[in-house]
Amino acid sequence: MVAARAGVSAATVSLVTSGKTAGRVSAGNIARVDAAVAELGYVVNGLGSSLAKGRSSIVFLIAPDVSNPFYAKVISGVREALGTDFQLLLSVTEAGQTPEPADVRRLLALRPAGLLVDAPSARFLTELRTSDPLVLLDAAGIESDAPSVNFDVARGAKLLAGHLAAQGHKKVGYLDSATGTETFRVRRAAFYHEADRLGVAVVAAGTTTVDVGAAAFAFTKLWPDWSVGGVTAVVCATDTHAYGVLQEARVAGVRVPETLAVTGFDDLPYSETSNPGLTTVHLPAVELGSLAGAQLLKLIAGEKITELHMTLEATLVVRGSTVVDSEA
Amino acid sequence: MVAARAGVSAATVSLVTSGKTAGRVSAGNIARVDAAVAELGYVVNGLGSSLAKGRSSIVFLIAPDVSNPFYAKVISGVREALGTDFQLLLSVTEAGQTPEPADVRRLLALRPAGLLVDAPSARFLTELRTSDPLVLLDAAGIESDAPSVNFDVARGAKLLAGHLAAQGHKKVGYLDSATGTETFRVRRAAFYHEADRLGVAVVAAGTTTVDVGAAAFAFTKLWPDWSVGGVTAVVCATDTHAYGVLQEARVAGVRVPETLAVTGFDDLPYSETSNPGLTTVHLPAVELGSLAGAQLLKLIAGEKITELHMTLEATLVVRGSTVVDSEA
DNA sequence: CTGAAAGCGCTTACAG
DNA sequence: CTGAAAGCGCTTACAG
Repeated sequence: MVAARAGVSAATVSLVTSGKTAGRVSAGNIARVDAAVAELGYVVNGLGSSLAKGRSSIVFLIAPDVSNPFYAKVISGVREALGTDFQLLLSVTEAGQTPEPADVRRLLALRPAGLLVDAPSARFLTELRTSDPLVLLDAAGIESDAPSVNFDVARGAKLLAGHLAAQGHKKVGYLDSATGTETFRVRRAAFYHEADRLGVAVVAAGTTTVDVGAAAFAFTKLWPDWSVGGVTAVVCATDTHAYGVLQEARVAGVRVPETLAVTGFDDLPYSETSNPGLTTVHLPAVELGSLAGAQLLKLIAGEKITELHMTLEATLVVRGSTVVDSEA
Repeated sequence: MVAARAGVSAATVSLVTSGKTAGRVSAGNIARVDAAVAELGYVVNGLGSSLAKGRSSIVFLIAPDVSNPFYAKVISGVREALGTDFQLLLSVTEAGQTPEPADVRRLLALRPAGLLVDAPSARFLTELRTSDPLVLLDAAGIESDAPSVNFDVARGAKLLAGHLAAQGHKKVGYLDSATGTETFRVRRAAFYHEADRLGVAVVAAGTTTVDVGAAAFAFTKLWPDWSVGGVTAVVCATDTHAYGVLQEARVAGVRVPETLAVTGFDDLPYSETSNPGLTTVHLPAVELGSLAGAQLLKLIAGEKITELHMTLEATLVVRGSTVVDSEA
């Protein structure tokens, strides 16, 4: 240890750099070490440090699709919760793909302090089997004894159905997501159930990937039938799908919301500025991230997790895509 | 080392697990070790390994805005080039922000095998000062002796100007990006220069962040003046800006491309499926990633870099937003 | 309060 | 071909 030379001794430096000086190092030595560190531009080697402690300070966030703006929010929540003692690093995979077990194994070899897994599939979790601290996010419908933080998407879907029914819609189309994530199954089931209860007929519009273009294309195919069949609203599994629908509705000269109401799910930033604004279910992404981060911190510290599965409220945001003259 | 017990000895295991058996380990021992590894589910501890070697196998990709779909492509290129010997990890920061030096310092403590920095600012690079293997991506206009892989955005802007001039436009608006990245300065300068040469007048439309909503709003403000002032095309610094313009043009009933031509820059996936498709400058993102990855590999291996600064061709993709009846 | 010592899990020359 | 040994840079009980 280089810094050792520039003052007194070896172990003391470690105490100082790791901030464990409480009644174990004299003020004089602390100052001396600090000075030496500054002079030499010394930075603790994380490798040695981690090896000695048995754990690195890395927290991996494993998410299927980083380019979804939704994650930017989740990430900022996680960072906020984690603070500076841990490094949040994103494991990246091909667009939209859950990482391969082999990829994850290589990451595990780095002995991370903890793992955050977003929108996991059941298969992925069984293959993962790690004893590392692990918290699941947005894992509605997944069976696991790992702590999780979820959105109450069922409630959101229910609110959506209620809103459309209140607007007088009798027949609506449902455009689903083609990714097999559990959350979409839950959204759909809850919507269908509530719509049925309220006497609103639902027509399945098939599924597309979470992609504006794919959704736009699907809508183009569907609309001719729908317009004669009395469909007056289309419910989309994600905001991204809804953008595609909005686009083609404009191109086709379909008036939104007068002729066709459109709704999304997620409340991405753009949903506020689209024209018309998109009525959608708001999912508190920042909060998801910060709660998950806090849970992970507890796990790492060996504290008991009192609330194993947390659920965040989903709320309905009404905008111009379903209501004329909305000021939202 | 646990695996040592299940066969012969210690160092041999290391040789086997790291694949350095070439004429140094007998076939029998290799088999024995492999069996033991399989039985015990042994995974090399990356921490110990890295410490002994003095370097980890981590490659950091530092990028300002992961939620841009452009990065998904860059990332897949990098992964392809890097192979499985290195772990590509994304350093994440608040949306659109270049990471703070303090963040990067913590990452450097992990002793990464190398660093990939995308769209850096000059300030960031001077603060970074690391001796780690480093390759810059999309750093047009940045002075640095680190190897870099860039796009020929100037050429792209020139092609754009030529295309619009050929379509008969005499007066065009230029909507710039508010981020201070060099690449935007280069795009703008090249476009203005070529437009001037071709006798096309350019009106500055100000700048907005890379955000559909912000661009849409800017267009709303601008259009009344432009429509009476004879502006027949708007050139956007990124595709994202162009999406905002397309949206509001539709809302305002402005016909694209008949009344107003719109162009972007980047060729994001959505530009192909938007309606109309967006005429834009295609930037080969996957190739950017794979070339940068390959350069970094050389650097890590201590090989000489023959071509310090590489430039990838930018091409013009003409679609319906500038040309009626385009089949593209 | 402080230093010497052992150990974290691996890798790499170095003798055999 | 193979094992004993030293060392990577830190941290953490443990004597003093």
